Amino acid sequence: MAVSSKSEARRDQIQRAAEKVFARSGFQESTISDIAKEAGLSDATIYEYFASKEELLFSIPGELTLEEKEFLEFHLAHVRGAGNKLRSLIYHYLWFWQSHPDYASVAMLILKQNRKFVDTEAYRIIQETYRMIPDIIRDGIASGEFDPSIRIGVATSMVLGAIEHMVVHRLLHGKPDDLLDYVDYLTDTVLRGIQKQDSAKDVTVHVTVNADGSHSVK
Amino acid sequence: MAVSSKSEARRDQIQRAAEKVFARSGFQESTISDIAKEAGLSDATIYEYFASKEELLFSIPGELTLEEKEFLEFHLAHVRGAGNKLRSLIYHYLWFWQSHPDYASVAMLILKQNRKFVDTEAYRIIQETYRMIPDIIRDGIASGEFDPSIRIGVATSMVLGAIEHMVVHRLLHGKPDDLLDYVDYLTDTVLRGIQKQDSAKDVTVHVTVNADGSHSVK
Amino acid sequence: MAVSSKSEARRDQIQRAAEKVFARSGFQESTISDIAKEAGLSDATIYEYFASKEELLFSIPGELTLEEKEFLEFHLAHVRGAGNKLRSLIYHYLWFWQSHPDYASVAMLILKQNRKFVDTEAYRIIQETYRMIPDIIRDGIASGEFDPSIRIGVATSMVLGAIEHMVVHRLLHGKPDDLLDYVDYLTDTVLRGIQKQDSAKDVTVHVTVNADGSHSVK
Amino acid sequence: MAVSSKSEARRDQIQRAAEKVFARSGFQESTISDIAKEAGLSDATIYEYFASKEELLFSIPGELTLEEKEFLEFHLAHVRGAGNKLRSLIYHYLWFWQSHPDYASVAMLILKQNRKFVDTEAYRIIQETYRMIPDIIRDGIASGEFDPSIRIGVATSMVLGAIEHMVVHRLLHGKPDDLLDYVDYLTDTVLRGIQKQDSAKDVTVHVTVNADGSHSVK
DNA sequence: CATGAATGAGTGTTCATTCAT
DNA sequence: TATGAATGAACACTCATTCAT
Repeated sequence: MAVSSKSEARRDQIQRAAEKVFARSGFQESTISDIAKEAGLSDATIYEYFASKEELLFSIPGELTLEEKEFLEFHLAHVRGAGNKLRSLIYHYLWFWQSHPDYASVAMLILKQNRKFVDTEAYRIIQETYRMIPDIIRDGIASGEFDPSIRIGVATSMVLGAIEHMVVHRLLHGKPDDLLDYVDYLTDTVLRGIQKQDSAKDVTVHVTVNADGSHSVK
Repeated sequence: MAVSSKSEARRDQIQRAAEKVFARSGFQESTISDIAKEAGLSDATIYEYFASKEELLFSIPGELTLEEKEFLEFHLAHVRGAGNKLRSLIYHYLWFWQSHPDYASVAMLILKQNRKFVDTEAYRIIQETYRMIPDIIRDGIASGEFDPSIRIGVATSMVLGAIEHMVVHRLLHGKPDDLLDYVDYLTDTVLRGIQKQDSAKDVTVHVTVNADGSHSVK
Repeated sequence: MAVSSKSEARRDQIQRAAEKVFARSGFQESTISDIAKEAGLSDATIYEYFASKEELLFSIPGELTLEEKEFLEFHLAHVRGAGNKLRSLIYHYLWFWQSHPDYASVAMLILKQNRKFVDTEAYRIIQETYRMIPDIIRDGIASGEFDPSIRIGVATSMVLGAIEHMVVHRLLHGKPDDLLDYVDYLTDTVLRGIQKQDSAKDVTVHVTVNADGSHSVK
Repeated sequence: MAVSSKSEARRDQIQRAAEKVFARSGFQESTISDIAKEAGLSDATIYEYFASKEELLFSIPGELTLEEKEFLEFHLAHVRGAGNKLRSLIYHYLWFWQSHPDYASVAMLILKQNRKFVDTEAYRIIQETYRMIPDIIRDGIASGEFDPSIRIGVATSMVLGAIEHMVVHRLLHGKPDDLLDYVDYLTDTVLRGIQKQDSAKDVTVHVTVNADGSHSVK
């Protein structure tokens, strides 16, 4: 995480400036000049480090993406139970996007809709990270924690969709103030939707069998 | 719904062309020239009907949005039960986006991230339409069908997020082929997450009483 | 030669302006802005007629080249004798380049050294026109007018080289004032180099006989 | 001729690299970066030895030009007869350009058309060297070897034009393979054009003057 | 002596938009 | 109503050149 060289520091400085500017104005509306000004450098210097405005945009996820993936994998490895993993994951994502709002803007509002971005290494890593969700769900089904009748893809869309929807809503409307307040509500609701019903509550049925074979239930 | 005048037909023709072109290339990458060509008109003619490229973009949702809203409201008015309303709504949205892919591209990939679009009449109508979801959920809670402990906003994000996630995924990756296959899976999972647990299901317990008075439950 | 349409006139106007500016400053040193100013148009208008600065440059020879070729072919068809044809041709080229100094600059100092220009239709036509020289020489040899021992390529280089050298010298140093003064000197010298020695000349001898019977020859 | 210092060697190394790069890509299309890479140095180092890209270009003819001049002068001093001198000179030039193709490209395709180059010391030396041609011709006329009616400038253009035309043709089209094959053909043709005709053949005219003043020629 | 790093100055090109006809 | 023609306003990108180390 420590920046190795002078040159790396410059790259990073430019990426941070670009992130800020792109988040504020969008990609097309941001100019290299804006970014250079934000970074306290000249336009030409930007091009010493990035071949084009688009390359600069695509470089922003950079190592952050990989670090995130590893951090999340490391963490979840220590959590027992699919439900708990899901809660951790939801917590982590909401926390992550909330604490990196500029990056969130770039990722959610700019990169996600860019058709060229999908050919990127960063995109691949993001997709891999997202794949943890169906993996957890699959594990939960295998362990009997989740209901086998649910569709993994649907459940994944529900989790990811809800997270992204909340993040985008906050970016665009500034509400809610703190996404983390909703981790448990979201997790609980999701879990109730996908958990095995009988694992969730004990139903005690009292059956009284009479001498004549008739019975009553209470 | 019938197009009133010659002029209205022209407007519509241009909007359809723009929808197609924007869907194919994005907003910034589409030129007025492209749209004019697609419409079989000259560039200047576009400006006889729309003041700017952006106004043209923002006009695309146009009446469709209002029609949709009314159609959906009309339909749901005849559906009994919050759960059933939700199923109808999910069905309707998935069907709608799937059958209007160009419009879906414009709405999901272009308009949704545009900060100026939020000041638009069309945006207001869309938001109003979306508000049917929390309304249904609120009604479901009031009627005892849904669990009062759930958070309406969270549940709304879940429903809307899942729908949009599935639509966008299909737009960008072409899968799944038919979103409608997933209406029931999605609805069921969502409903299980928000329904009152004990009101929700019929439990059938088969008790077999043996001759010796012992019994087994299945 | 008559300009057909409004649009053709504009193209031509731009080409004339470009010719002038390129001749004055060279290709790289000329800006589209310079050309637009010279033409009394805006920069953008240039691009309505030519896709790029380079395309504009390459378009300059345009029809002029073809007209020249046809004009020269037409003329030479009426000239009898290879030597006379060569004289006409030399006259024509010196006259042509001298009366189109801007075009001469563009052709001799810019286009001739451009490696992309050789892939051009205009280049092909120019080459074809130049091919008249070896053709005439070949004919002259066949008819017995020229010496069969000369090398056609060498003689062609001599003729063309001399013409171009004189034209370029005049362009760069402003001398001589009138290239046409040298048509006969050049032609005569060239012809003496390639004609069959004994077939070649009429000798006029002026003999003055004095009263005393003595005479002088001049 | 031996390189005096370390610094001189560096200069030379850079000039050779520049020559190569300029020959390959032309002046404007070559970058200092290209040259530095070719020389195995950094961009900045180029500027330790040359004040600007243009100065570097103009420096290329450098001593070579002077050496050539002296070499040619020394050689021709030992050749007897204007015709023989001309043959030697033609041989020398064709050989020189052919054996220095990169320099030929730079000189013929870049420097020759550069209006600033004419203010250069190197240009002066080249012109002085070229002046050997009219000098030889003048000597030939004075000695009675060449025809006094020829125009020195025209003959010079013919010689120089032919040489340069052949060299450029070879540079641009790769033909002919060996220019030296044409030394004699070119020289012979040129010489026949400028040599005294009567030195080539004697014409005897018998004029009989009659008593009445009439005459007959035989 | 060599260079990594930075930049000023410049320019070709695009395109939404206007307007006379 | 429709459009051909024109352009103002931008902007990404290049590269020769400088200078502290």
